[in-house]
Amino acid sequence: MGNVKTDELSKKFKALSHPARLEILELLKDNACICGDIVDVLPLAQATVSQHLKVLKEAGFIFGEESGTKVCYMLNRKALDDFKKEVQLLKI
Amino acid sequence: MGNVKTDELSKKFKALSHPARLEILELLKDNACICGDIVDVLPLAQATVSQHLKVLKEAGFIFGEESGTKVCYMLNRKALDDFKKEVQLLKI
DNA sequence: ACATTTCATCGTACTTTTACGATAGAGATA
DNA sequence: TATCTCTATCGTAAAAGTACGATGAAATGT
Repeated sequence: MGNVKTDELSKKFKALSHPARLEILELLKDNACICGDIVDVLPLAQATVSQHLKVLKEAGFIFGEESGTKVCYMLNRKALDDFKKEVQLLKI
Repeated sequence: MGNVKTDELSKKFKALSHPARLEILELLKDNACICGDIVDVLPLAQATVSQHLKVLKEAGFIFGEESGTKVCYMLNRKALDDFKKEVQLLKI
């Protein structure tokens, strides 16, 4: 809508607006996981999980470290804490 | 995804995932507004604003009180505070 | 009574999201 | 080298979201 603040915040909310993505974050909270681990747990195809990971990555909530053919995903703790703080300070 | 907790939370995030809806909440933070007030402020048609209000209402973040032909919308303070708390306590 | 104001809803067009199978590339393994 | 594993991406189909004008219903004003 032109307002930078609400534009950016709404994008973060959007990244969190799918249950699969929240569950991915919960999985990553305890252990870093490779993509395949997540595919094993969620009732979704590999391509779909990969898509969700991309959304979370682009929102800055996770990042992936390549090692061999695998990619190890982990939470971006600071981004999540910043988000929580932002919600807390939200002027609504 | 079957998990009640993440399903419900993701719905709340989705309701907040559009900048216009965040701006509506900001408007309502200071004063309760009739729909027309919001239409005057946002660069959106009346039908579109009405649609956004419906989304926020169904998510429980606002409610509307009819008086005559007008509908006065206001924040659901408790729902917003609960949401903030839920984000705070989120186990990620 | 008639016109006006206010808002929700309908119908519609367009875009985005979600999901999948298939495929390709990059690295490991035999 | 050939094969296998792992994951991103492509292509695609279906569903959901976003936006608008038009319309309708209900209360108010003339």
